[in-house]
Amino acid sequence: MEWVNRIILGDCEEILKGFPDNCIDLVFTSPPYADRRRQTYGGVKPDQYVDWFLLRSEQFLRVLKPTGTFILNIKERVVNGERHTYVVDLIPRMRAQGWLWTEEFIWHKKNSFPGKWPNRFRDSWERLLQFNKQRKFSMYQEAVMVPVGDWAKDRLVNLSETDRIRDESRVRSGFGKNVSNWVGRDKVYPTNVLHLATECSNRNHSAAFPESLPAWFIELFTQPENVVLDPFIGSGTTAVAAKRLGRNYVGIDINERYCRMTEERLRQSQARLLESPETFQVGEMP
Amino acid sequence: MEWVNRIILGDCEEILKGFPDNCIDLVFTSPPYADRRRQTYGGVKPDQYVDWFLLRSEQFLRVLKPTGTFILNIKERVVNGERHTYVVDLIPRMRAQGWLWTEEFIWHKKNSFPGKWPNRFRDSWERLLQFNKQRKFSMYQEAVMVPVGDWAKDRLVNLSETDRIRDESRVRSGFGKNVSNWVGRDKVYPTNVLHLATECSNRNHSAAFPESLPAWFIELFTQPENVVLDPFIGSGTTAVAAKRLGRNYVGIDINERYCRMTEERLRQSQARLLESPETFQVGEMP
DNA sequence: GTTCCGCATGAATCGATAG
DNA sequence: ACTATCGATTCATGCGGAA
Repeated sequence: MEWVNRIILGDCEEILKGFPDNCIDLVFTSPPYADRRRQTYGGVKPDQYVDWFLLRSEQFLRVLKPTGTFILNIKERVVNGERHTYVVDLIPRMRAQGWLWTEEFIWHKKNSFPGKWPNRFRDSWERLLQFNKQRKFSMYQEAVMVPVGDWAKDRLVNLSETDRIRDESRVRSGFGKNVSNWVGRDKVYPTNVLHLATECSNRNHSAAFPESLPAWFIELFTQPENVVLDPFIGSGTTAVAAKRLGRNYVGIDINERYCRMTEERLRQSQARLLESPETFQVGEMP
Repeated sequence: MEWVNRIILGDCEEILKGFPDNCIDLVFTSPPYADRRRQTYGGVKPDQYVDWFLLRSEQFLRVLKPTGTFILNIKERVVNGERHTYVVDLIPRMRAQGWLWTEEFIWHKKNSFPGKWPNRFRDSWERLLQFNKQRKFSMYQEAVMVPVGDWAKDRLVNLSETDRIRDESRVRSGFGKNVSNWVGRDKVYPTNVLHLATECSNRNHSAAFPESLPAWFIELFTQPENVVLDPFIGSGTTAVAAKRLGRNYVGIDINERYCRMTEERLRQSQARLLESPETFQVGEMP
């Protein structure tokens, strides 16, 4: 395990070839979108993006544990007034590669980038595609439960007659059990829509997403000591989140400046953790 | 124009063949999702869905004006633990048919279907795919600007039938005054994420979206007297919204009961419009 | 005339059981 | 093996009657 908790400089396709099979619990990444960050990633053209990505996802598939999960944060860009189809093309290609397309989460960016165009509004959401190797995978739903909505305050004070009837009609033996499930319950399971601000208000790096985004998926799909891989680590947000949550991380980036930046952020995060361990909550907007 | 403001019984593929080219300003529809609503629509299998749909979208393309827009409300279902790819497959096929895939709006359903599963959370969003014939199309962004401020969010997002009826009794003093409050308030453009609850008390039709959903797109993409087509009219929500907003409508459905139901709803809506014309606002939650 | 409170139910999905 | 049916699970909202 000397390969964990490191930030590695290089192309993840090559770097990961040195990794063993089935060693990663969660891959979480936000790859450079097509033709963005041109200086750093050679500006992969939208039409070449799918082939470029598949070479890398092949390695992700190999290093991921059978019960592991791959979360891909991606959004197609607008080209010639149209949404480009590289994301939509990628999904069937990844399925052909062996992935299961399990789910698509929506990240609603509450404070999206301002702007005005004659033919479209501000884009305030992104896709988080979930891929798996098997239909059965590790998922720890209790870790991300959210406070119940206000409706429950009144609703659960006295259980209605109908709730009992409904439970009773279906479960012959134990309606008392079902009722006890609800009484005193103050948390509910979230949905597949996440409401997070983009708050990338940290000091000297411009992260693509807030720390709460990887944190939510890390808590949902891993346990402490598990290994989280981000093959396009960028400014290091995934690694910082993993470390704060007591997971091991592996971060890869082809850009040396990003690698250094991430290492520096991790050092600072470590220092803060030592002086005052923070509790860190990921919530959801009603 | 004797073919507008009618509800037509039949398969939209056949019916639309009798329509002239370039006569529709907006197609807004929520087709039966693959293998759903089997009793009424025959249950198109997910693997056959794309071909089934393309035969119909070919007609939509022909009857739509060059500056018109097609809004398609659709969501893929889960098959064998995976999201099926019929939507993702449909997009490139429609582009090959001549459509431009301009945008994808997200409808966040605040009250999604309950349930708990070991491998996924509740699905609480749907796609609203925007297709166009040309890169330049008609769009009236000012019509859907939303007031700044929290107070408006719950009250205005979803006006149900009964809400409106109730409000009429106090329109003169209460609701009307509120409307005047908006005047002079700052307004902002919305984003491509819509927050609306589903309608859960429509007993006659299982797949009711709230009237504010088509209303939002009708205001955004059409002007009064324009023609709105819903080729899978269902319980008639699109037609009611179009009529209320002073647009012409064409509704088609293969199910006779739905056609009758829609006609009845339109009669009721008309009666209410005559006795007290209402202003009707669609807002967005921050 | 408002607010409060009970109540029904919805484009769902999984796993087990039956044919 | 493969498909069809059924029961269990769960949360937010609108409606309608009552306070």
